This record gives sequence, C-alpha cells and structure tokens, in this order.
Amino acid sequence: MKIVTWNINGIKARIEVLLQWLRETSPDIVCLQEIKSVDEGFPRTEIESLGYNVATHGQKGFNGVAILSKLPFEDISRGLPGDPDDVQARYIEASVAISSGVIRVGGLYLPNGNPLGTEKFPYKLRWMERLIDHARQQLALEQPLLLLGDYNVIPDPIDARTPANWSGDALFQPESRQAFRRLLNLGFTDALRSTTDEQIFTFWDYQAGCWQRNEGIRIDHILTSPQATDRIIEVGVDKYVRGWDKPSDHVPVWVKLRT
DNA sequence: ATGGCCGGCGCAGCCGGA
Repeated sequence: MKIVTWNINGIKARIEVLLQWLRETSPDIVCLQEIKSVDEGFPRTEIESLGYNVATHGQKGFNGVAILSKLPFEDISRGLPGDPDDVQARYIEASVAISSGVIRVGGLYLPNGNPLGTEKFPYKLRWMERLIDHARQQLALEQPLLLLGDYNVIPDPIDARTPANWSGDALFQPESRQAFRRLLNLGFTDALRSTTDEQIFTFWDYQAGCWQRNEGIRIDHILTSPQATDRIIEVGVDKYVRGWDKPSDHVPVWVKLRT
C-alpha cells in the first residue's frame, strides 16, 4: 500500500491539483497539512467521490491537517496530547485495518518556529517534546506506525541546496535538529534517508526563483516504527507536481509498504 | 542587479509561511 504526506498549502486553492494527483497516483492513505480551512469548509464530497474516507482537523485561515484513506478508519484522534491550551490544529491520527493487522498513521504539521527570538521558536521546541512523548507511548504498542508530515526541520546539511542560507532559520537550528534526532532515536527510521544518500528536496520557496534554481530543502518526512520499517518496499518524492500550474510549495513524499 | 511569492480573509492590505 502507498502512504503519502503532502503539505498542500490551502485546500481551496489546491483542490483541482489534489484531485488530479489523486486520480494519477491513486494512493491508499494521504496525510495533508496546511489545509487552511475549517472542517465544514473542506471539499469532502469531491474527494469522497474518488473513493476516499476523509478525516479533518481544521481551523480558520491557518494550519489544519487531514487524512484521506481508501480503507475505512478504525479510530481517529485529533490534536497532539500534552497541552490543553494549544489551539493550533497540527495533528491527526487514525488506524486502518490491513490484511496482517492494523496500521496507525499520525499526520503532523510541526510549527515553523520563525523568527528566532520570538515565542514561536520555544513553541516549536515544546511541540517537538510533546511529539516525542506521544511517539514513545505509541511505539510501546509495537505496531506498524508512521509519523509523517511537514516537520519543518532540515535534518542535515545535505538536505539543503545551500545550508548557509538556513543558518539563522528555525528549520536548521541545532535545537530543532537535535529534537528530530531524539525522535528518531526512539526507534524510528527516516524512511527516505534509509533508502538513498542522494540530495532530495520536498520544498522550494515560491520566492526568488527557488524552484527554477533548485534551491530546495527536505523538510517533509516519513518516520516509520520498526514494525513499519520492516515492510518498506520503496520510498519516493513526486517532485514533478511542483512544476504543475498553481502548485503547492511542497511536494508529496510517499512510501510503499507490504501489507 | 543579491530581489524576485502565495493563500486566507474579505474586498485593502496585512498576516503567516519557510
């Protein structure tokens, strides 16, 4: 089965691109970030007509995540535990039954954290600590688990075309990278990096001709638990979607798993 | 030449993104 993460940067502006990509690639599960929509405004019926179940966790104007699945959801959890005062819609989790058991999927939109020196950066780091705590609990279940989404973290220098451009950026701060490594060190695998040493990007800024100059970064990641890692067949990035009309600034990242 | 964009909201121009 094919499981994908994609920051679509606004579902209302991207619905035609999303439907076209769904028709062409027919993924089984899709985690979407930055839907920038309340649940009632999400174009659910158009997506359902392609054979998907839809679960959303939205808010007005910003953030917002969703999961699409051809298989029915077993149970859905909205919001990242650990801070009842956090009103930002950045996490959704669901299970689907497969022939060999159950697979759990967490779709996340990790805070950007810029600019440094504001409350946004400590919020990012606190959010990462909550994610680590939650991931540790989920790993204890010893099931196939995927935590995928827009992590807003450049893990290593190879993951940026020009690392020096990001030295003052929250995405490439030592604290951000260390928290990402601590998450991995719980027992997760960075699925894409486990299959290639190549420089591969998932985001190109709209500004300054970044796409044309290939000034990209890799910030959208699929983390797999040991039970999911053992099932990996192939990992890839649908880079060509960035060249479509009215593209998102992110592209889909996918993994094929044995069921 | 070292800047260049985009979406949401809501109907001008600001906020947020990365």
